[in-house]
Amino acid sequence: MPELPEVETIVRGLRNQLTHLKFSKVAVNLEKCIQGSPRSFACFLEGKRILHVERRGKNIVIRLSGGHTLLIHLRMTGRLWVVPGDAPLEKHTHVVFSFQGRPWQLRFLDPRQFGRLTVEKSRAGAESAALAALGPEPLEISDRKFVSLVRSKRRSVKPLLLDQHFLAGVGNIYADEALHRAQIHPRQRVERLEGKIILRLFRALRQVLQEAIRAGGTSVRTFVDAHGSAGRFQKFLRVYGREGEACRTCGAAILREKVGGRSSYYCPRCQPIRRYKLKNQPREIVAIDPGN
DNA sequence: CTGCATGTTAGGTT
DNA sequence: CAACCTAACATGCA
Repeated sequence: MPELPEVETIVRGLRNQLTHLKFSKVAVNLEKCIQGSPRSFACFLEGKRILHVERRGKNIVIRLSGGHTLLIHLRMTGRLWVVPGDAPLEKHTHVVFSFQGRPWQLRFLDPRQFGRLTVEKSRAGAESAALAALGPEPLEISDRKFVSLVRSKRRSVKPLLLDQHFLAGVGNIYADEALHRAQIHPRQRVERLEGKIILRLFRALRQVLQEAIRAGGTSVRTFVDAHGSAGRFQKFLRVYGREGEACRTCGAAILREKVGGRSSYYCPRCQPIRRYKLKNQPREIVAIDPGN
């Protein structure tokens, strides 16, 4: 479900509601959702105050009093939503958070049970390992930084965009949409892309992410925001999920092909594989190691 | 019944 | 190391 724009939409919906509140009760119904001991997870949170709600990549980051952090990753089908405390428990509700002086609850539900909640206790000067391992935020880095990052890699472009260590927050939908806007084939090798095409990709990516945030995310399966509203960006998708339909640019039929193990939708006419001249390629081994 | 799914990671091989 | 592949996680849907 959630990529960067969907997580951003959820975070914005939760921020006003949760900031400054204190947890009163934390009930865990499915232990495997919690990293570490579910008992200590609940005990630790109860009484802690929420200072801020943020996003990093696809993670929801809840900053707590004492320098501690609650991290929530929704993976494929996780959902967070705010409901009255007396609302009936939806199927697959795995964690319920209650707050001092508030009649409603924050509930985590997830049919596929892939989502994870983690308490990171503060350690002097250290950001949590999970967040530290992420690549930079696509909406925060410079053109120059993106181009130089891409130039340090030798891979197909689509799996590179999906690699959270390379760049944080891009998933299957927005990778395909950005590649179509930039007219790049998902299997294109990045070492064969000219600088100006890499820049075009970055601009397309930023644009599609920003438009999707403005539209409240993409609801193609189950995505709804923290208050149950669907997103609107699915109406503007140009390739994702449109196999066999006409390209909105040229009319050719959209193809679907596995790239790096993921379904990839693209226009065969608008997104050709490019073969720019390779410059500064290491040609040969300079010194031969004699071994022993 | 089959195949597929907006994500991540462990454990391989090249 | 870097890149690449597959399976696994568990459920619902077409």
